[in-house]
Amino acid sequence: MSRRQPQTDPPNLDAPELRALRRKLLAWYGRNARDLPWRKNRDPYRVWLSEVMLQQTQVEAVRPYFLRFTGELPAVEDLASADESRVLRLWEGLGYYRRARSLHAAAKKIVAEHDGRLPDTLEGLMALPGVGRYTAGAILSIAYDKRAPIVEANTRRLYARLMALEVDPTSTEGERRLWEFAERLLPRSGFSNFSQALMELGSLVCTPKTPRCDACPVAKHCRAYQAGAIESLAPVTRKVKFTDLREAAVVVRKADKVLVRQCGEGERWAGLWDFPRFELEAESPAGAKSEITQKVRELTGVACEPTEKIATLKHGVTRYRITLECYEARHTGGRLRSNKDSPAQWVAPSELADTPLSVTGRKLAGRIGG
DNA sequence: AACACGGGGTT
DNA sequence: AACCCAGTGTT
Repeated sequence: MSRRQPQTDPPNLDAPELRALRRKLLAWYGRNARDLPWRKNRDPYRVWLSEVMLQQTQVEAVRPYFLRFTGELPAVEDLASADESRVLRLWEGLGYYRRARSLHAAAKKIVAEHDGRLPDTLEGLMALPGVGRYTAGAILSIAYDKRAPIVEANTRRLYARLMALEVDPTSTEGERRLWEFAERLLPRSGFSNFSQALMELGSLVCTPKTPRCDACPVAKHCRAYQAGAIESLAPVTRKVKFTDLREAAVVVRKADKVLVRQCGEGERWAGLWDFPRFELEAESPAGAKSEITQKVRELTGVACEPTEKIATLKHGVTRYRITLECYEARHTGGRLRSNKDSPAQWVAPSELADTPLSVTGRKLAGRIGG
């Protein structure tokens, strides 16, 4: 036995209390389950897709994307045989684009190695790119109705309160305790509804701020509520410190075409296309212009002369708050450098309709007569 | 254990 | 303006 921190939490819920909790939770879910598109059936492909879309993304943001995606690519074979640009275009605006590329790669693997059937084991699922412990557990329970615990944002908060978890839930120790609790909480059957009920309660009742404990079906079994300690528990998310960044995006025009490049593997928006874009260091307008000429040349080989600033967009990317200065420029020479590592091309603005762009890229495209 | 990765909704 | 979101993968 390894050394363990002294147990500071209240005693664990005992077996009879866990049974009562499960029963009340399921009864509550029966009355309060939302009508969500991925609950129409338990098709593993749809459950998988919904879980990946829902990673770090709220239900209401996912809903329209899920409907459009399943409308166009209704089965894993459709996804596997689709072009990556089409998959990314369907994902455009949802963020965390690696999810879409991993999903696409996993679909190819499922077709090639699993005869088009999603694996139904923890190991098989976690071997797929983009599927970690949570998503594997969610698919096993929700789609296959198998016994599998889950811990994600809703359940992390719910469990932490039910247990009155004193340690930092984001620490390794906190995480271990949460998974342990999730395991003990599992019923004997009905895993599909159970997983969804847990998340639904966390989402609708056991909310981050001012949870609706008066409406909670399991408040009687909640250690934090019983101790009046809901407000004093450690937060379940980490604070992020923002860094301001100033960048430039350049619409280089050559006759009726504009210059775009595909973001590389190591950079943000990998796989998506964008206008040449880089950090801007110069403060003065004149300095900015010469810097733009230089950076566009470094990035694409193209020589250009900035003409005017056409917009300033503010947006956030993970821990950065970015002020994006958008310029127009005219092509003055140079040879376009495009290769496998860094594809670039001249396109008519109308072609951008089928090209996956970042949100800022899309906004800019909308301003140049695309 | 910390960080990168998007974008939008809520408080 | 903070805070938050049905996390995963890399370093």
